[in-house]
Amino acid sequence: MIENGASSGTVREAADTADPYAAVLRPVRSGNTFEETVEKVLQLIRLGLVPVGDRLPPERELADRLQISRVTLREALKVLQDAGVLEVRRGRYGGAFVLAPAPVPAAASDGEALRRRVEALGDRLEDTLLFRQVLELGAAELCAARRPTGAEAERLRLLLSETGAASLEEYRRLDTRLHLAIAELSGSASVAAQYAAVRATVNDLLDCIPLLPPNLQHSQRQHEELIDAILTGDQSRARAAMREHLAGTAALLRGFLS
Amino acid sequence: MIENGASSGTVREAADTADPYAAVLRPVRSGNTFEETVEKVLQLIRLGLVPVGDRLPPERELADRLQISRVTLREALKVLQDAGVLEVRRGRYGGAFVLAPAPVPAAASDGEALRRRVEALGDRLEDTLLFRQVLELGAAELCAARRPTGAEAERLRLLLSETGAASLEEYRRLDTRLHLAIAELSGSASVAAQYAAVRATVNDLLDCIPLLPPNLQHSQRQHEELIDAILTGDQSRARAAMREHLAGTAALLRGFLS
DNA sequence: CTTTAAAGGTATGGCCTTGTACCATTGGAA
DNA sequence: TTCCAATGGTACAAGGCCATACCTTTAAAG
Repeated sequence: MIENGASSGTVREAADTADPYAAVLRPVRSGNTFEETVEKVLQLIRLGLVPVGDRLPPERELADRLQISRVTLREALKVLQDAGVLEVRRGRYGGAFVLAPAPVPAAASDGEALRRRVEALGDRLEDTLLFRQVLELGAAELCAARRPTGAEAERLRLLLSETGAASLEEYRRLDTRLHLAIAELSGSASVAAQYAAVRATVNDLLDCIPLLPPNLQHSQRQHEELIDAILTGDQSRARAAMREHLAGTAALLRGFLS
Repeated sequence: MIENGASSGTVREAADTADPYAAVLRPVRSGNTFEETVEKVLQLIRLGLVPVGDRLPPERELADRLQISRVTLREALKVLQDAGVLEVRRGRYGGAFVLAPAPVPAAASDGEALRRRVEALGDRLEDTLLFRQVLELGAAELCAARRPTGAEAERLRLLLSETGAASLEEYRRLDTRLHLAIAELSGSASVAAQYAAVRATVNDLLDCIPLLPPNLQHSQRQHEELIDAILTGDQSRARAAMREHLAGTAALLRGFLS
């Protein structure tokens, strides 16, 4: 008689306590194509890749890059339009323009909105923060290992100075860009893609809490240390700087949750 | 006039050299549901979660956990059956039994099969290895930070001793289980899931090269160091041990590619 | 003022995927 | 021997998603 979890082979199986298939047997797709597409477009906005007032790439290009039909993409855009996130204009030089930075602006900066979003995340809050940490620390180290030079180094320096000169409103967006650039310069597209996804979630949480000038200055000093470590190829220092930087964010979030 | 990449805001945009949307605008789904399902089932097999001779979970359970219809799941199983990977038996205590360890057994252990698979991976080889490194180093560190005790520690010890006692044929499968357990004990389901996916790809490559007893012994000593570091809660030692362990694998692969 | 290119808007037919219900087979249990 | 429950096998209708082709609108260019 053969049963799942009990091998017919020569070795007694360990780890029967935990579900042995848990890491593989997860939903093949999270919702239908339409829902996933909405998420992707929201990611572009939440990451600040398309600033408020700018427009998304044309429908045909978006559909092509997301590998979906234009029909499905348009359904997703329609929802975002109805939600007041996008304004769609026809004709040449038309397109889908970003109106609101987030579907729920969360006017009041009390912990209420944050708590609601954390509840929506459920058990995935811890997962999100840990996964983010793994990706950011790894990206910082890989990036330092590659020791960017020339145009790549220049790009990092420029992003750093732009972030440093940013206003409170722009800071989150430019901070995201800087971190995403580091993830891209890690040399692994998977690291960059996963980071983009998890950071969109994190931004959604961070948008619920106020950003104070002291936090901003402190954060920027850490950015400078981080970029310096990366450009000098100091992997462990890059990792340490990133770790400290992340600790600040995590502390901020926990503070507003208690 | 408004253009993509040139902000209408107050800040000049950096990083226009690289595609700014690259990390987000990737295919929403990699192929149709059916193809992705085939991949998932192959993952179960390639990771050794379902050993040769054992059977997969019942169709209804698989379909339920993968969140797909039984019809689609059956199409995937049909393909694997025709490919000789599965043998499906009807009736009570029937099911889909694993026949071959991989779709292409790659009888000869020369570098030919490896080179073919690397070509199939294309540009994604470097991405795969880097992503794996980020996940494994992060998982080892997080796992050590949690400092598993009780049943969790016992599970790690058991997997370690089983891996140490494994024959050449079983080694890869048990090694995979040990690493996957560490990823699960990181506390992040995302880390575990992503690791499972990337490790299935890596196993596909490793199955092309011969495993020699010296490699095995060396690997096992590193496992012992790694588990010891984790159980004593020494994060940096766990990370260092994992790094050394991975370097061995990477060197092995590169050796066979040159 | 006319033209034109780039963008969004619409329609159709076909394949993929699903949910549901029911049938067929098998080996152990009573 | 009979029964039964677990498992794979089949059928059908509804909805989702897609490729393709074509229409409409708009503002810059000429």
